[in-house]
Amino acid sequence: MPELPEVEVVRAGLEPAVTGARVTSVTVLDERSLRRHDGPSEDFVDRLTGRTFLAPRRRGKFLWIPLDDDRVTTPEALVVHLGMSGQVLLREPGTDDALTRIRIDIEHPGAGPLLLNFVDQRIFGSMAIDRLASAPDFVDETVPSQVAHIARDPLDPRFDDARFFTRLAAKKTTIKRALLDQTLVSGIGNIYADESLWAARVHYDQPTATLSRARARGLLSEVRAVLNRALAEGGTSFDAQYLNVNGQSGYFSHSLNAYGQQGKPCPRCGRPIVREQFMNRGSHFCAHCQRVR
DNA sequence: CCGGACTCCTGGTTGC
DNA sequence: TGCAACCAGGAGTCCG
Repeated sequence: MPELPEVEVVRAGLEPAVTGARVTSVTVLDERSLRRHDGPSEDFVDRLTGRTFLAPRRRGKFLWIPLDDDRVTTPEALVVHLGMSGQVLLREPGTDDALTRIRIDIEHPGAGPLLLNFVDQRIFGSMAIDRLASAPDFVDETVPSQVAHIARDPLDPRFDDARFFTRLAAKKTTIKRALLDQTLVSGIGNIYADESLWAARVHYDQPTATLSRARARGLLSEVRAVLNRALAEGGTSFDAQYLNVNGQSGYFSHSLNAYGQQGKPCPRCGRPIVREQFMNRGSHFCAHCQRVR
């Protein structure tokens, strides 16, 4: 579900509430939500309880909250991945949310006691305690070990455009597959891939090797524009499956030009948007504006 | 290296 | 109304 804009909305929402807060209690209601934690749930609870949260960080669709390191020598973080249906809801202590898998009670020096409910219908998301290590490309930056293979996202100031174009051209694959490859560029999922391709007038099955540098540049620029617009509108919500930390919907679903718009006229040329199966999911595009060439 | 199939899951919607 | 089939924003592994 959540792609870069939705995860960033969650990160930004958590920042003022959790930074400097101490974890007072951790309850794991469903151990399956610890699939990315290396160890049993008791280990997760022990390593998190009593720790203090630093400012939340994000790369692509991964979110993490670094932990103070006065207890351990290796810096660690609480890593959150929302998967398809995960949410982090900021609540008054004692609040129940349906499908809560992990409950984290915290004490904020200014705001007092707060509750973080990790809610996840499909349990593809997860929480984990992971060690922080130097980023592969910059030693002055740390990322959780399970995020080390994830590329920088297009909104990261250190994203290397030239390297992206070079790697893209060297790939023997097609463009939508490449946009969804989190080791090439992160943060893009099915919605924003379709939206960016529509905006750049590129067909999802265009081979990356034959996509001109100029068109690749145009595409990356549209990716950034789409992500930034979605961010400004609070992300995309179709239903209660994506909400910000306060349980509110984003508004970008009203701005979609291609995703989920099958049968409706293309906002650019008026011909119907079509939907095709690709990579076991839907690809939405305008067969007139977006052609392989 | 690449693509496709398959896995992890639940619950809302659709169609008979 | 009941119920089964289908569908969903992700990502990892395995196999050919």
